[in-house]
Amino acid sequence: MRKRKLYGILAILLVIGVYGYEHFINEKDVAESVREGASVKSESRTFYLPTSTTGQVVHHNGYSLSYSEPHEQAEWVAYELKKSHLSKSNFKRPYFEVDLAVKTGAASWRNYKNSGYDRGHLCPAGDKSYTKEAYDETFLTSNISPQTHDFNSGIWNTLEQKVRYWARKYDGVFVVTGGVLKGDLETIGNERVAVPNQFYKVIYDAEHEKMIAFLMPHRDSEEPLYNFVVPVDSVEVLTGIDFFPELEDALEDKLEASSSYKGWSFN
DNA sequence: CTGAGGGAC
DNA sequence: GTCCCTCAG
Repeated sequence: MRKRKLYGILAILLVIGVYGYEHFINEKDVAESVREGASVKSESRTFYLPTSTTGQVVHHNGYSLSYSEPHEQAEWVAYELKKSHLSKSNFKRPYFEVDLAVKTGAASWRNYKNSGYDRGHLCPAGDKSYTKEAYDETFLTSNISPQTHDFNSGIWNTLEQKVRYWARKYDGVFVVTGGVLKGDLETIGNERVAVPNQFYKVIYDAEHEKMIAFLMPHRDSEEPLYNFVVPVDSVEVLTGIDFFPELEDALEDKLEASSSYKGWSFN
């Protein structure tokens, strides 16, 4: 094991320890965060949804998604990550369930069993730990994509943690994420769930009017995260999705053309 | 944190 | 299928 990797894991364990301690001393605050979580539901599913290339948009309490039936997974999952969603409990992981809200029939979790691929969350469970209900809702088969364990637990996990860091630092961000569902893709299971060759994430900080996008090959990397920053436009060309179409056009054009990560702290 | 799998019931 | 346990990056 490389030293850098070892330090990363130790840092993660430290973070978990701190959260556990905060939870221990702040138990009386949990009820308040539950109410706060409940109050953002309608807001989070009406703001800043991308366009759908498949015509099947599904809204859950904590996130929305656009399902691609041919690929048996979402082309995007979108949600607001508020500062108040962060910290707090680590719940017991439930079993994945087929998302009955997907009219064409979401994939079964059995496709992933012994496939060699993780059931990789698109909206991470770690972003929805403010209530058990919100947490469990991320364990729907419409919210997962086949990912290698090295990638999922490696640089993708690092990016997800960075997004939580930004949500805390910038008082909330909007997140859109998914695999790139183009070309001939490997499939797993009887339902032929496609294995993306690339995954993307688009982050919008509304308060400070800045946007950043990441495009990553489906493999782990030791490179720094900022090496994977791309203009939002390039992800739109690749996927056919229009991100944040509700923004005023001039602002949208300006933000989406940039591949600069000025204003985004990578510390 | 991100996940997997085995075995008893 | 559910629950409990061990394990890895």
